[in-house]
Amino acid sequence: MAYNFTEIEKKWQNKWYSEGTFNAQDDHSKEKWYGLIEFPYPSGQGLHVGHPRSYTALDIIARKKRMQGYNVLYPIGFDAFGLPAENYAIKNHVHPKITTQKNIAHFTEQLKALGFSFDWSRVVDTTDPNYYKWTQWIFIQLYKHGLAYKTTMPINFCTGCKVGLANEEVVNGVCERCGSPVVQKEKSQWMLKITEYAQRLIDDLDDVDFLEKIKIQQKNWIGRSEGAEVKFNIDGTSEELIVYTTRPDTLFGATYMVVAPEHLVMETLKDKITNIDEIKEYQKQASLKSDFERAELNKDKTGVEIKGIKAVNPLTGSLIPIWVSDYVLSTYGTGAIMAVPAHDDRDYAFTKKFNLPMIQVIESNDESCICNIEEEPFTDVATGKLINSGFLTGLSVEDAKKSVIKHLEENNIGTKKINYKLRDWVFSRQRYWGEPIPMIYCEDCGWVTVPETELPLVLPEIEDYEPGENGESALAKHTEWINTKCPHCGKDAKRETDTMPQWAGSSWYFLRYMDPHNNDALASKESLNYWGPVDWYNGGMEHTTLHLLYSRFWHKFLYDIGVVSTKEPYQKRTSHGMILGSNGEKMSKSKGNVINPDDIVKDFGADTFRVYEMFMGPFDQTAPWSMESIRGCGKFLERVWNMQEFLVDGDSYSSKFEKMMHKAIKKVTSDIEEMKFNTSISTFMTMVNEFYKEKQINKAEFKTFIQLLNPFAPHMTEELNEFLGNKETIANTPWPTFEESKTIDDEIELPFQFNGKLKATIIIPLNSDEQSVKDIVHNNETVCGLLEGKTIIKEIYVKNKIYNIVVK
RNA sequence: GCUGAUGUGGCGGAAUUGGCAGACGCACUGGAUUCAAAAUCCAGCGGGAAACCAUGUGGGUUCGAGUCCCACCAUCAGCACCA
Repeated sequence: MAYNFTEIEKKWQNKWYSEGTFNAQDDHSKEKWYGLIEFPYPSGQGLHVGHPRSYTALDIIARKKRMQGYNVLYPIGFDAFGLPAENYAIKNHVHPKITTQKNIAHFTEQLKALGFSFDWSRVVDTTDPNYYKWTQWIFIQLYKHGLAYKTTMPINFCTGCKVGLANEEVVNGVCERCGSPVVQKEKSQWMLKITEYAQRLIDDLDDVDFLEKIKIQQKNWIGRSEGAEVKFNIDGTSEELIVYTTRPDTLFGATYMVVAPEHLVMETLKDKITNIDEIKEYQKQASLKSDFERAELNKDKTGVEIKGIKAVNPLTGSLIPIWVSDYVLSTYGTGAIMAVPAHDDRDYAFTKKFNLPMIQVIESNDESCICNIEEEPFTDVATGKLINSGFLTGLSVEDAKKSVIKHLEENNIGTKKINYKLRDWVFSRQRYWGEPIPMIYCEDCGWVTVPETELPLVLPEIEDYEPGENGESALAKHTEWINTKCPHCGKDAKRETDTMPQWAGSSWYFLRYMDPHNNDALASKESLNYWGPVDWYNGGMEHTTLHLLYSRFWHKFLYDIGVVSTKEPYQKRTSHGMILGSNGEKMSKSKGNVINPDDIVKDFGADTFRVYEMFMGPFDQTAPWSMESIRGCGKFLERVWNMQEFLVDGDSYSSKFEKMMHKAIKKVTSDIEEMKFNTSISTFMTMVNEFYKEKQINKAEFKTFIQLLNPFAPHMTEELNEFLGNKETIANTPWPTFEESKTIDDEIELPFQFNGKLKATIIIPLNSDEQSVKDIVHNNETVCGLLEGKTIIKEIYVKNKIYNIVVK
């Protein structure tokens, strides 16, 4: 009897989704489990085969948790604001709202065809005013707490299209669409003070269960460093240059200084600078370069000495030159550095190019080190010892740091300082398809928030989505929308025309799932307390820095103002590997290696698709697609289906299969928890092979088998469950349990080694003591043969593992 | 350049974390079934005649190394001078 997956899968999907089989229950007395996947952006291309990898993995875990008795929340939604919909609208004159609705409908259909156990009654759509009402509400709270502010920031500006561009749209310094050069244009933008949370974003990682590489990446991104700020006086003036350094111990070796091209000192002291024209020219060149070009062209260092002024080394009192160079960034530290060429790679390269002086102040403790600073800088902190450094001479690097900071602070020439690479979050977009920022500008009152009672501030439906003049948002053209009254004083005022970035809606969506239809709050206090935090969040590594950090930041803020009750939003975070094309390259239209999930479902069925994606390799690693392998997974499921043919009665496991059943339950239960889905599936395959060998499986064994397999292949197992005469849906049956004692074999095959090389295996009872094994070994024929004429030096027995004889 | 990951049969990958390398699947080969083919079922499948040799390469530790240590090579991903 052939398995008709098309018909059977449809049958169960209709039943599940019409009856709400997987909807989370409102019963807050039960123990909860909240599993989360990153909600998709509903692109016009439809679902990618990469999406189901993550969704199936957590679907398996969610289904198992349900069977284990948890009240499970496994929701789905759509992150639907964003550039592609807007660009499509500009090109084809279809409102983004329409394409978004269409794409969401298509995604929904595709997701349902894969049989995920999502709670479809809680779907969230970030473009729905009932949703973004609360995104706007959070922004207002951030503003009220001083965490949102306006400042001038450069944007990428296309000189052809006259619009602001995302980094992604700038390719090799030119606009992706029209090819015109992209320049940096200063614009007043809304910013969020994520830097205020930098330390807490590091510290609280200790309390959560994220993959170690994810924690490392978050920490590196935040980039905390400890060092000192040091004041250098500029000779003959009352001005000073303040630098940040992580190596204050090398201060005696500072032979010159470098400032960023944007540094103000060149403006302040322009009258004293003798080569001001040359400096101005260098600044001009630097400003023309985009960030991209600076990065590209930085292989070779450039710079100009600022003549006419000199700085004073605060410890040695010697006069040192000041240079300007774009290898120093205005956005990090103070925009000025002290250069210690003997002990820093970049300063060293700059020194070699411009032939500047160098003083060695650290040498190695390690006698064997042939360290010659004429050939390369010495940067090893661990073995370093101070030389040529006055009161620091002889100290280790660590001690010298402490000592010099103490000296700097006592003499008021510097302080200890902690710096972060993390920068504040640029929150404005000059775009139409995003949440309007709920702010009003009044000539008299300044920036005023839209009253909370007037939320949502609905995005007006317009026809012309093209950005306005000078890179303004398309909204800037709609004076009827912009012009309003100041909520404070009632005078004429104007609305903010920038919109929020796509990151906004995705920074809190997991909270909305807890209570998605609430009109009075982003979610009720009660549901937030019950469902929070997310127990397990899986997503791509590409989101471990920005999205993960932004949403942790918002959550911490919401914690501070009493909205949520936990410091961290996600208890556990894992990530999945990418699915590549069958040629081992990233799937892309241009390479012609894209696999369409619809075709796979049509040809093989959803269960085969799911099993294949879980079987293809370790979950957290990239894996290439293979049409041959997926066929094998289909064959496996056919074999499962055909086991009906040799089904016999039986209320308990037969003695032949009892051990196998208990072992399998144990293995699959722990494998799922560890995301080792591929080895679970090979366990299933081995079991099927065993049943085929005996041409027999009894009802008890079959029941357990399909329960274990159900999270992986839910449709076929439901059908088989019905075939077994069970009325209740398998998803509501309790997860099989095992007895530890029945997973252990009484006898084991002990490997026997001779000088560390395997020579035989011997059957012994489990947990045999050394003497009894020794007796068996020495009576073994093979062993006796090997021992002939040899002297035994040593015998090693590791219980249940190995027996090794070393001879001469 | 820096950081992180990976490297095991023809291919995707297992290996209780230092104890029988190659589970399971794909591909391939042979057999059964069939008028025939497909499908299905059964068997074989790292190399070598064998002793033995094999987990990117070269060393090391150990009774014993895919697993630990040192050096190197290759591939992939991310970052871009972070003082």
